[in-house]
Amino acid sequence: MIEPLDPDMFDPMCPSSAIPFQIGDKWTGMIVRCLADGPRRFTELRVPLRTITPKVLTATLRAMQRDGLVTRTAYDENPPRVEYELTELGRSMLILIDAARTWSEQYLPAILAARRASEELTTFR
Amino acid sequence: MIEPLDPDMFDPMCPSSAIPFQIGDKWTGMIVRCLADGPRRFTELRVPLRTITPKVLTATLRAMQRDGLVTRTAYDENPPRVEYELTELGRSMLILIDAARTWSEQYLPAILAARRASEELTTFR
DNA sequence: TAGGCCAGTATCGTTGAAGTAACCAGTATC
DNA sequence: GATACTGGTTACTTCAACGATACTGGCCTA
Repeated sequence: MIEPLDPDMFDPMCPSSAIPFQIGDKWTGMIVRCLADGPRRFTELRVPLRTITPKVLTATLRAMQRDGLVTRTAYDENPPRVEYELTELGRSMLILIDAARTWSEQYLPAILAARRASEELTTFR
Repeated sequence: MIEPLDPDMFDPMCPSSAIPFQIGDKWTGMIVRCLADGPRRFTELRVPLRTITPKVLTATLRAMQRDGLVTRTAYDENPPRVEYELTELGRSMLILIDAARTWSEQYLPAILAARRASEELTTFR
């Protein structure tokens, strides 16, 4: 069974939101991570992504579908059910995303320290 | 001795310009790669980056400097000479950039094929 | 004295991605 | 009859990044 997604998965207060890596557009990387453990529904994705609007989520998912990263399966039920799932191609991105996360864990403190240091220089000018 | 940069280093016609990975803003990743083999001067960077305007190059380099990715060394000569060089932090990004390049080489054809396939669907609708 | 080299600034214009807010159809439940 | 749920759509607006173009200052060379 697939566990529900942690709503704090992408806490905007988390310092790693300053990471200099981006997969595709703003949301693609996060969506790939959300789908890592199995298929998810539209509204299920909205929870951890928090501030994403349905318009942008739709557009991003359509682009990912076009590029062969996810599949979209609509079930003829009521209320409607649509599931998004990673393809093998989409799944191959996880390695890179994890590499970027590891890099961030390791070096983000250094970036933030450098940023603070240069702020101080400008503050006391 | 450091070899001069290949002006075709970032050919905009190269299909890998469609890669879904981005380091920092639009130019940061390319600049890191340009500096991989040693320090470079401002105008030296402009050549392979082709379409970058001096304004944007300056802004990007300043941001990279602030984040501790590059150092800027100005020599009191004439004509003026300024050299940009990767820090250890900036250098640590090369691993990730290479991983992204490898991924692209491997999977970009699949993305482009998926894109073409979905184009056909919409064309004949 | 005219122009070139280098490392940028200054000013203005463009554009596209993202956000805001409202709305929709069909069913089910209260 | 009113409301809620799901998976979106539509129209309008905003904003930051990016780009185009021109210009600067000090020195050197022709």
